[in-house]
Amino acid sequence: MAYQLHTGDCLQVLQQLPEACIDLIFTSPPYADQRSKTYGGIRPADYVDWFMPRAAQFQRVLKPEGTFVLNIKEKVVAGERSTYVLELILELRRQGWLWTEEFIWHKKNCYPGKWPNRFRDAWERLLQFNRSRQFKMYQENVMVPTGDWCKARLRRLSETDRMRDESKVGSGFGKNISNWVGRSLAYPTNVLHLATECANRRHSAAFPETLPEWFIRLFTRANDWVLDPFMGSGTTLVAAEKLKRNAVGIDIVPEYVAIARGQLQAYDEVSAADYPRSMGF
Amino acid sequence: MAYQLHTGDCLQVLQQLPEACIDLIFTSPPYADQRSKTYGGIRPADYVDWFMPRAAQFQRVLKPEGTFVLNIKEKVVAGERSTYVLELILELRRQGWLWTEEFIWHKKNCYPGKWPNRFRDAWERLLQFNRSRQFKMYQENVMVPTGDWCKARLRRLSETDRMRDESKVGSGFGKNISNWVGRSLAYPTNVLHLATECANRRHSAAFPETLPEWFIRLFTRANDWVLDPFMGSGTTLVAAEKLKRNAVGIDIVPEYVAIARGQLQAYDEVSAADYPRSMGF
DNA sequence: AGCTCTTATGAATCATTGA
DNA sequence: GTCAATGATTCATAAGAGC
Repeated sequence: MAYQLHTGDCLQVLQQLPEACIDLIFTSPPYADQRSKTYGGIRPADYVDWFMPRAAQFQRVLKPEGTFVLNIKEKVVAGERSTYVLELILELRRQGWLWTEEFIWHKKNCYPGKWPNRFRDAWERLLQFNRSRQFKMYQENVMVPTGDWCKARLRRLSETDRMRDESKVGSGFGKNISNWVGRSLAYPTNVLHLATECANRRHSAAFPETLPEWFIRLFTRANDWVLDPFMGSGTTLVAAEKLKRNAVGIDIVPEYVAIARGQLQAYDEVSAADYPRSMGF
Repeated sequence: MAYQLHTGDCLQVLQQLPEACIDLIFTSPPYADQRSKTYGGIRPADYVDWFMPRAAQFQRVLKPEGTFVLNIKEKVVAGERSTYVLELILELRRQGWLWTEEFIWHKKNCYPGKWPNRFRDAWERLLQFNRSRQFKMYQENVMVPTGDWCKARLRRLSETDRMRDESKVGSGFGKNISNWVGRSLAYPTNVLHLATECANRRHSAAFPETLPEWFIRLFTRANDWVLDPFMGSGTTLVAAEKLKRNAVGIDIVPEYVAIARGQLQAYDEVSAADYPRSMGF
């Protein structure tokens, strides 16, 4: 599959893309007052004004039947939750977006801490926006097996697990696959249970690969185009690549673009090396 | 414990209550366009205007160090999530409330169903508002058992734990290793996992008793006063009664007040019958 | 394979200190 | 005053190593 990496502010970079070429935008922008050393730290009061012109570009490049998924969470300021995310939702609607749904990402291993009048924050928002009510959705791609015994096994819907299981089948070690056959599948809900990533320490705000993977499966098919305008270390692009989607990644920090390129190349090499073997070569 | 039940619109009934007499308001108001047969079905566009004068009364009767917890979820209108909850939060802040936190109630067994472009809705908001940053909170009342990791970790403190402690504290003995010894309870997060209740069929919007119970334990002590201005079948009041708090319940529908009174009396009778036995009589 | 045990770490929050 | 930087606090999960 093809991927393009761009260094720069997505506000400018996206102007070079044609209209209506993207099927899914999945992104986790810098939250207000976070990642200030790398992104300049947008103030909560300025956040909506900073975001909206970029959202206008998202709207332009997204296909009319595409989907825009925004991962964000407001921080606490002076003992209160900031309201900029609420204001952003209202403003995006005024820009013409439909606020179709709000998914909850339950972070099972959230950051530790104890405070006298607050518990640990264990969830983030995944806001789904659309240009039209007739957006594309492939629900069967994210169905989960029912029953507790396989829940632990399939909590991670990663492609590597699937590949490993398939290889087990091929080699005669398919212990679980036969059990799955005939098991009823169920549709998930709008609450996702995923742990935060423990592996990637080169980017300050990486989300687990299973998060973009889930939405890429739900809202795109193979050869569709995925965009992450705040790419970071490229987790969204790696997930897209593994799922055989095309991808466009943008980040303003050259170091992150380099990391993303490295991760994508590393995957491509592993993938290329594995391919002949799995085919019997 | 004492409880008062009132039939009427809380906007009027609350005006009879003195100022600053309530420690916790826990309520699940009629959602917009829901329960239209009983509450008249407030339109989404009118919801904030309908709610705000009642919120002003909540603010008046709540103690300065008390807490207001609002259980609410926006419905889907024309394929989109309504925005009246977002607007309500913004408007409540303008009224002087602090939006301290947003808890998520994850409904483990949510209503079944399937739609072409939407999954089942498995969560609701529990919005915490306060009059002051110095509100009362009794975290130890809602602690949950820790996982097995605690025992394993304490058996032999890992090298990293020891190094982290020493590097941060400097003293030879870590800060709270002693706290961990023998500890079996941990503080929860802001995500609650509770099943929905199927028991009460006579009221259209019943939540499980564990939901108000959790917040009553967290924000009040025995003999404190709990208010539910949209009482429904009285789940909040029963929870308060069981926890030996005083309670005020209001509902505009006489039938619901009757149901609530019946549930409270049923509990009191059981409780009274148990009392002598449990005291050894 | 299937256990146990070890280890790292995650968009956090608050109070205090310093500019 | 306002604002920025620093230090202290601390739990669940998954990957990996070992048996």
